[in-house]
Amino acid sequence: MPLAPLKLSQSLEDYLEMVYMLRKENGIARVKDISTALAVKMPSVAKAVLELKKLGLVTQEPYAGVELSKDGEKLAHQILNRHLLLKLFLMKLGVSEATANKDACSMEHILSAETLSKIGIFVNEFRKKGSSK
Amino acid sequence: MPLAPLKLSQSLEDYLEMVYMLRKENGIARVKDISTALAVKMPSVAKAVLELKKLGLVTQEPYAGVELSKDGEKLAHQILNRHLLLKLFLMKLGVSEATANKDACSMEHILSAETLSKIGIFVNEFRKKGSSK
DNA sequence: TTCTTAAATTAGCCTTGACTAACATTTACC
DNA sequence: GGTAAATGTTAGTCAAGGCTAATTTAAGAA
Repeated sequence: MPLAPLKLSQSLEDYLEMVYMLRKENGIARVKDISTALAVKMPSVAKAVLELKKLGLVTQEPYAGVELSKDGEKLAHQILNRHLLLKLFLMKLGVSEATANKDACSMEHILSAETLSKIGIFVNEFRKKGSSK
Repeated sequence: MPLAPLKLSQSLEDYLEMVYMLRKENGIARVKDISTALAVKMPSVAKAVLELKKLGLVTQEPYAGVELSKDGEKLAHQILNRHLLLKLFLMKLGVSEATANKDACSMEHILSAETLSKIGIFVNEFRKKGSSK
């Protein structure tokens, strides 16, 4: 159970999440694409990938794409789910998609489990009581 | 109009807000009390106060309490309002007071104006439609 | 008044996470 | 296959924001 005590920094969470998303979209997560997507330079990505490797969350052959380990996959999935929940939540409140996406990105790293859980409940209630969509 | 373009870091916002709160509660904001309240050491407070002085948000005589400038007062007030709005919002969702307080503290530094505005609307609607309290 | 203690400050260090510049490798095109 | 361009890596710098240790000032007790 190496996942329970693992607490990533905000920025590492962002990198891990982006690896996951790029692999989902493109089948591969290249340093260049990560750097573009997160608006940082390539050396910053390289450094972050090193960290994630040390933590056993990704693997990477030099000069090749970044792969997710079993643990990395699981964790990235959790993070992405949090992101999607928060984005949906904000949009229910009437926030525009672009802003919802941006703010979800910040919120996903800082909210406590309790708050996330209550937000989940709210989103579900909202769905049931049937808004327009 | 020196307030419009002024964008504090998260940590400076925390310090400024705490000065405001302590002065409200105790009449004086001492370095020691700020340090205790924010769970940092006194030298960190001293450094932050220096920054806030440079920005013209606080004044301070050596070895005395921290005072707020006109601008500092206004800004601190805004930050605290954001905090209170978010705390109330989370509690409406069913989050416990302690957690609401903690998460409001993190959220208050990162949310966009649009999201804050929508949250404000939600809280008001909620009040009208009359929940239990 | 003097001495002890608490509070505040200063100096200097450390980590995180970005950056640029320089170098290495791979890819792609001729 | 050889070379230009794109991609990846390494080395070293910087700023923010913490910290400890050492010093200075203020305050309170003997």
